Amino acid sequence: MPKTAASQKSGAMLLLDQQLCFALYSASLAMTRVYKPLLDELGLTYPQYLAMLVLWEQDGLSVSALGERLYLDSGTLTPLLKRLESSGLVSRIRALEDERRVHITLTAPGRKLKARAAKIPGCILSASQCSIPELTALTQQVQALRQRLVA
Amino acid sequence: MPKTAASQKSGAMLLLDQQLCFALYSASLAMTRVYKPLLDELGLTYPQYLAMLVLWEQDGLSVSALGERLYLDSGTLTPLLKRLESSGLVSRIRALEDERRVHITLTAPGRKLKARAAKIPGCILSASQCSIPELTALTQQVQALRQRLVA
DNA sequence: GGGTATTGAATTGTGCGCAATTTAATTGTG
DNA sequence: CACAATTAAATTGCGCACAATTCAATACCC
Repeated sequence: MPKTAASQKSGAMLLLDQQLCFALYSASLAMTRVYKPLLDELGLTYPQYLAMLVLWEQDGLSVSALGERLYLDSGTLTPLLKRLESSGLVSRIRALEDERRVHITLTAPGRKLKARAAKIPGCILSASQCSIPELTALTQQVQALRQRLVA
Repeated sequence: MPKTAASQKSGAMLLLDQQLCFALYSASLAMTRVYKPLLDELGLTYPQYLAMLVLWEQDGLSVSALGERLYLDSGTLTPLLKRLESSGLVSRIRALEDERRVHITLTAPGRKLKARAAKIPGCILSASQCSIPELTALTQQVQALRQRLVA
């Protein structure tokens, strides 16, 4: 029995959708693997590095503010931030004006680490073997997709 | 003291939102969240769903062959496949000709589940709010990036 | 054939992600 | 003021990812 046009189309759609999701999933994991040796030198994991990126931009954020930037919740961030604290890179201080909030502040070693991290983006760029415009365009497309998904 | 062009450039590169890696990371997690309610109905997690997709295409693969398709190793797959086995969807059978290998075979319920999974791609496609050509182009670019990263 | 090297899974331990719940602090309402 | 509702973190439990190690089976080499 020949397939109907509809079932073929849904079969093709099936493949396409799977390909994009799997492409994102596997590319993201591949990216993390490329970061690994670079971040090992700094004693950071990739999610910890992301948290440090945010804090290098804007210090003293609350856990939930950090979570909004990273699209992560307290169940993920609390233990991660405790590990950064025990590494001596951040302090976790309960806000005086609202003791439910915990503000994350860089320590001196945490601020100093930024300089050592400065070479990482260049390494990743060369590993990706992308031109800058290509990279910029792809980043914007993936960001746009994410925005549609979280909406 | 004014910043040099070089330090400004590397500082800008450390901005979270400019990073392709974070876009991929957060988009991939966002994608998984969209899948979650759909996969809950099937009793699968997203990585388990990926394994089932491969098996629906080609049944009876070894653990390592599955790992090559999914870019995952035995440390991830062995427990995942054991959970699929205890869900009754696959059998794990040691090969007679080489008893180091374990072949993963769909059970009747495992094969039947494919029909129930058929509606998922359409749901994801509509959640992504992408046109088909847009999706195709994006998928190819992300796949190409992954290939350059794993090389 | 015997000993070594290699291979394929499994195991162990760490760190995410995230749902669900808990705890504590604050806000809002009568 | 009392008290319910809301909010912010923390906690608990499960399932990945992955490095490192272990174990068993096979392949290789003399």
